[in-house]
Amino acid sequence: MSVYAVIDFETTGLSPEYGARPTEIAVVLIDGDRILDRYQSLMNPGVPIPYDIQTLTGITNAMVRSAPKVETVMAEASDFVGDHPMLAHNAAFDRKFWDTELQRIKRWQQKEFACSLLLARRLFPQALNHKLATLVRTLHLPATGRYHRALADAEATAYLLQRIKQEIQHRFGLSAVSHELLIAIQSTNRNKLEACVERHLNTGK
DNA sequence: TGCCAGGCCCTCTTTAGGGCCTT
Repeated sequence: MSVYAVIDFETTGLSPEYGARPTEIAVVLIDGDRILDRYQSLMNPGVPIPYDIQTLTGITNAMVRSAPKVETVMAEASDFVGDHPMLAHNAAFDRKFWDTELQRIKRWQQKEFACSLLLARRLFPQALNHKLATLVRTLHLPATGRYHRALADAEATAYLLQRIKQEIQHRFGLSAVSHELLIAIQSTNRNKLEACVERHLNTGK
């Protein structure tokens, strides 16, 4: 069994270093093509949500006022993820918030995130762009709900991961795709994709 | 209802600049 924890944050801004904090998180556990479980919660960020972000996500200050504290939700989310490998769409963004908030509650552990944005750029260069919504349409993935809500985006990303794995298996004749292979592919230039996969299969690197 | 990022990729590049993507 190779279970992935696919996560998505909604936040008050783009950078925790400038005071942005999460307003919602969702985690989807997916094994192959089967969603095993879901975790989702709003949280009270303790700082105002800018108007344009309220418009983008639909998450208002009123909605998070009575939500649990960030610390409480992040502890639950961390327990839910456990030791599973993690993936997000544009993982550099979600990883910043994941690391920052878990460091606050002294629950941080070293985790290597796979990134469906980088992988999609390698594997589907013909796509109009590599926004999550565009990839869902282009690849005919299941509709999951309103974009820019954590659970809908995490589920869409989980289906994208499934499609990415299918593409790798089909293109390279593999029966399974490991976390290490995903990391290797996302870390290489798309023009060197075949060489990267061949090297990984031969050496594991 | 402000402002604030940063890693990756491409190219008119590499002594750089700008677009993409996340909220």
